[in-house]
Amino acid sequence: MQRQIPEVVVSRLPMYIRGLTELYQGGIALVNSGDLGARLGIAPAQIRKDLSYFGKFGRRGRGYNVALLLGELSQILGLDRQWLMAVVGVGRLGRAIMDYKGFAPRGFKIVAAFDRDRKVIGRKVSDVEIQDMSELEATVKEKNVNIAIVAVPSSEAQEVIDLLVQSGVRSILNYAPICGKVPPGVRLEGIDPVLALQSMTYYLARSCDDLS
Amino acid sequence: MQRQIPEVVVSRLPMYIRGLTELYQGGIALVNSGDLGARLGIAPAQIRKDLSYFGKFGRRGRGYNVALLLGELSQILGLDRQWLMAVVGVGRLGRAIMDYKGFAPRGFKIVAAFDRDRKVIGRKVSDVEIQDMSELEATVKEKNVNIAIVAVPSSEAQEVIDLLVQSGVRSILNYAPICGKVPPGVRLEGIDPVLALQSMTYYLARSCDDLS
DNA sequence: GTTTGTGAAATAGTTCACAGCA
DNA sequence: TGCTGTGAACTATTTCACAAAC
Repeated sequence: MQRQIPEVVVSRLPMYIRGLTELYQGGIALVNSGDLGARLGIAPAQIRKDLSYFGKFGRRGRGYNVALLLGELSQILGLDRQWLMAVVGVGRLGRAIMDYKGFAPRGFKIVAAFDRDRKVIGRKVSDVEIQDMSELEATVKEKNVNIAIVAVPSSEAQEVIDLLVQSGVRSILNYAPICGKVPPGVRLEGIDPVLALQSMTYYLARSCDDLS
Repeated sequence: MQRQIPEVVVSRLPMYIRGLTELYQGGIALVNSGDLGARLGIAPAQIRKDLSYFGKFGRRGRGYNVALLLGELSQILGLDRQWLMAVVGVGRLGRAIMDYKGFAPRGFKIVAAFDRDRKVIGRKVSDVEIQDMSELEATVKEKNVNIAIVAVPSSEAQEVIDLLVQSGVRSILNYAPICGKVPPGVRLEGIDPVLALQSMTYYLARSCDDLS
C-alpha cells in the first residue's frame, strides 16, 4: 500500500469491477486471483499486485470475498455515489448517447444537455430538456455536474472543451475525433471507434499480405 | 527499422494520422516532430522513435513532408484500401452505429447487418438490409467482410463473438460491456464508455475529498 | 542553424517466486 | 495444503543526447 498509483493500475480496476459483478450476479461468493484473471485475460500476479496498491483484501489460502472486494473497489473508484453528467451536442450521436441505457444502472446520470441549434433547444430527449449553450456554465454549476460528454462536430469540439473547463468541469469524455487540449488538473478521454479500427487493420493487413 | 513492432507503437499510428490529416487539411506541407507532438500531446522523441520502427520518413533539418508521411502511415496501417464491416445486433445501439457518419469517410464501410429479432429482419438501416443471424456465416464469406461490430446485449455477446470467429472474422469491435474471449490470431477490442468514466471518477473523487 | 534517427540510459510496468498465513 | 501479498528480477517503454544530414 502506497501513494501515487500508476494510471494503468487505475484503468484496470473497472475491469475487475466488471468481472466481480458477473461473479456476484452468478451467485459466486469467493474467487481467487487465478480464476478472476482467467475470466478477464489478466495475469493473476497482476491482479494481486494491483490490489496491493490499495490494501489487503484477500484471505491467504481462500481468495477474495466477491461482494467485499466489489464494495472496496467501488469505494476506491468513487462509484459508491451517483455522478451527474451533461451532454454537449445533441445531433445524431448526442441523441444516441442520451438514449443509451448503459449509464444509469452503473451510476452515471445525464441531467443536462446543450446544443447551439435553435431547432432542438427546448425539446426533450430521454427526459432531459435541451438548453442553449449560453446556459451551460450556470446550469453546470447549479446542477453540480462534474462530468461532460462532448458530441459536437470536430470543428467545434475544442471550443466546447474550453467552455466546459471554464465552467468548472474536471472530467470530459470526448466523442469527437480530435485530440483536444485541457489544462493540468482536467481529465480528457477520447472515445473513437475509428482509432481502434485503424490499429486492427494493421494486423489484418499483415495476415492477408504475408503468407509467410 | 526492424521486426515485431510493439502494440503501443501501432496504437499511436492512428493518432499521427489524425494529427497529420488536420495539418494536411490546413494546407501545411511540412511538420517537425516537435510541432506534431505538441498538437497530439506526445513527446517529439516518441514520435521519431515510433516512426523509426518502419523506416526513415523525414529530412534532417527540415522535418516531415505531411502528405508523404500521411501516405506512408496509411499504407503501413492498411488504410489504403476499403474495409468492409458487418454489424451484429440492430437495437438502439446497433442502429446508432449504422447511422454514424464517421466510418465511411475514413475507409470503413458497413455492408451487412444481422439480428435475431424477426421484427427487424428485412428492414433497411442506412441502406443495409438486416438479415437473420443464420445467414451470418455465408454472407460474411460472400461479401468478404473482415471486421465485425458487436452491438448485442451482454448476455448474447460471447455467443455472437464465437459465431463470428467461426465464420472467419479476424477483427471484432465489441460494444457490449463484457470481456470476451477469442482464440489466438483474432483481435477483439472493446468500446465501453462506462469503463472510461469509471477510471475518471477515481481522480474526481480524490480532488473532491482531499483538500490536502 | 535545424531537426532527424538512434543507441544508450532511465523509467515504468509486469512477472516471478516464495515467505507467511489461514 | 492453497492462495495472498510483495520484494526482487525481469521486460517493456520512454526519454535522453548527440552524431549525421541537410
